[in-house]
Amino acid sequence: MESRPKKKRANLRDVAKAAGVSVATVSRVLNSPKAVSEETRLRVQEVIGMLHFVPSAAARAINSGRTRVVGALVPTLDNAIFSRFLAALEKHLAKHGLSLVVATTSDDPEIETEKAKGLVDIGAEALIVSGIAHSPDFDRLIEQTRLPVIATSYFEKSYHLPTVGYDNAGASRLALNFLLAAGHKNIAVVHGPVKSNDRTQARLSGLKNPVSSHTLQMFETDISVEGGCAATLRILERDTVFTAILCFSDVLAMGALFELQRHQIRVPDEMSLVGIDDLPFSSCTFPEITTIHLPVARMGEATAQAVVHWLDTQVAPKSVLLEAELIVRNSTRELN
Amino acid sequence: MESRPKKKRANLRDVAKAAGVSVATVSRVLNSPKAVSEETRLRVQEVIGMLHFVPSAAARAINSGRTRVVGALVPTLDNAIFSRFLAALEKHLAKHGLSLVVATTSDDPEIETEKAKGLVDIGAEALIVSGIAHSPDFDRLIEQTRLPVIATSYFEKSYHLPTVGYDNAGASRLALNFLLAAGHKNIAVVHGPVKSNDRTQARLSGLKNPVSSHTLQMFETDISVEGGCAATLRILERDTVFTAILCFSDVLAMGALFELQRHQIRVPDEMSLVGIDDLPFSSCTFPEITTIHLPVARMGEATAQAVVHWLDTQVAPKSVLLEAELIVRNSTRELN
DNA sequence: TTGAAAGCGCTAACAC
DNA sequence: GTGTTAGCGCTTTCAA
Repeated sequence: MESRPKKKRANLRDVAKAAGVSVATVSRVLNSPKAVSEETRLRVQEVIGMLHFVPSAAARAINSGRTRVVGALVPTLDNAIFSRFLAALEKHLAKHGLSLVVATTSDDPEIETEKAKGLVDIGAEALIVSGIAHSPDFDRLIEQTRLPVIATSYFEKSYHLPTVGYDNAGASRLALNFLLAAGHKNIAVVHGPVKSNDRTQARLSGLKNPVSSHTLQMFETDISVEGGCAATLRILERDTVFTAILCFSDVLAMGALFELQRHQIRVPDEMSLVGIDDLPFSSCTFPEITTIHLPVARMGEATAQAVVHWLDTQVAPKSVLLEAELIVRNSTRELN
Repeated sequence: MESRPKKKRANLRDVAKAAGVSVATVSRVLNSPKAVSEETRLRVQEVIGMLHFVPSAAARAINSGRTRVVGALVPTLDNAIFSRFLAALEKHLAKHGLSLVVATTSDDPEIETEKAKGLVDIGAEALIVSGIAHSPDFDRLIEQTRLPVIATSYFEKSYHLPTVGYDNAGASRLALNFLLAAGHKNIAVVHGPVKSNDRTQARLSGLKNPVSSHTLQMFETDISVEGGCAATLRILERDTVFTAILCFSDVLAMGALFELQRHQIRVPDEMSLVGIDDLPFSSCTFPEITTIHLPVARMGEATAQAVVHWLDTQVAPKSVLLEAELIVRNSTRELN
């Protein structure tokens, strides 16, 4: 009975017809409600409800040139540091009506470039990336598309893109200095892959000190609990007697903790342990892990702000430096 | 010198003009290359390269009615079980040219509905959700939009949407039966919030047994390492002497492990510990955690297949049951 | 194998 | 305050 039983979704025209107004009016009800008389507005809104009308994002995008989508490229979702960042980012972008699309890169510049293209394809208005090391193809893509891009987890004033992050070198130095002040001389450093990971590289550079009376040995591994275990096993197999392990991530520190337990090495009595990140679990391991707090939630918020600013004003925001902070807990002790 | 310095991105018309063909031909080069003569195709492709032409996803979507975007609604990104699922899902969707947009719900049906609307707004062609408990508004949205929706982490043949997942009741029963067979009689069960989490509810129901000679006590907490710690603390404060703790997630089991360590309670000598999930870290804690393996990677693949099938054929796929499996490690022992 | 032209659903001038 | 209308960038008939 009802016209023809076409199952298609209602569109602007359908609503306009049913409400006895023009498409422009319906569009106004949607986009600038106060430009429409109360009476008309209510009627149109009712029809919208009846017809279950949902505006087409594609059509809107094609006209306004805006998709309200921003893309984030993170190394992995498997590490809480990134998922926490994304949660904060998403929350604050949502306040401005922006959706977040996430893609993972495995810290591989080629994958990053591919995924970035995918994000451009679906019409992302801006991109969020980790760190400042990207493939030439990636840089070219950004240049061609003139897309706003913000580099996070890294602070670098002089980078050609705005950065929102912390001083990675400073963070690791903070951890090292704490151990040195506590009298540690032989320290094992457990870090993630150096290749194409500038955050790790920066943290390593923060440990350099030409005039030092201490010894550092580096152990590279995957950034995972298993990786922390494996690296610690290698540490224990060395002839050197280390009194402390400095891990570039709390995830690694947790692995180290387990491996030490497996070898009946007491923390902190026989081995001190410091992490970086301050993930939620770090305060409830046994013993609780001394670490460097990285303000990821604030980073998410600051990044969202930077994106919104850029999109609104068309001018690139300034880089933002967030402070890292030492949190002393029970996995470290003074050497006497 | 070069025409006018308009900074806009090239479009189909620009390419067509530059290549000396019609827009239709360029469109064909993009969508059905073999319908174009090799010569024309090569010329057009070259121009596409020169002009750095990237087709507009919005315009494509508006015409084809397809956005090639699928949306996933997960409770949280903070639990590896979901991030691993999403990683697998994304990987397999990508094979079919589908992008994944992720939204988190905090297991709150209202938030889920809101985010679902957001996904519909951006033109998601299909939705993936966790479990089968959703708000009436959500169901209404699905009905109205006629969107393909797949429920995961849950298997339920008779649900009105296809499900891809495991038998949650069976998984917890597997864990319980293992403990019972080992002679445990007083068992503490640590689980996440029951409210609006049907996976937890199902796992609880799997523990019911009218004729039993054992005692079960439930401890509800947040699904996090801290939550596991807190629940374990409550367990230790009880008068009952438990010989085993059954955690509905490995994340909880890890918290339990730390809390037990904090109280000098040896695992498994004084307390057995079983988890569910089989996350990567579970095999490298100390002691390694006995758990129920949940095939999340296969779930991601099966879900992707189901979505692709539905989108291709327009007919809803059948539900898929994935087997959970007991993995015995060192956190449990036989009571003698 | 190719081109012309008609939309897709919406926004944004511009006119009334 | 409201309607008319010209596109946005593309796909897709239909002819040639």
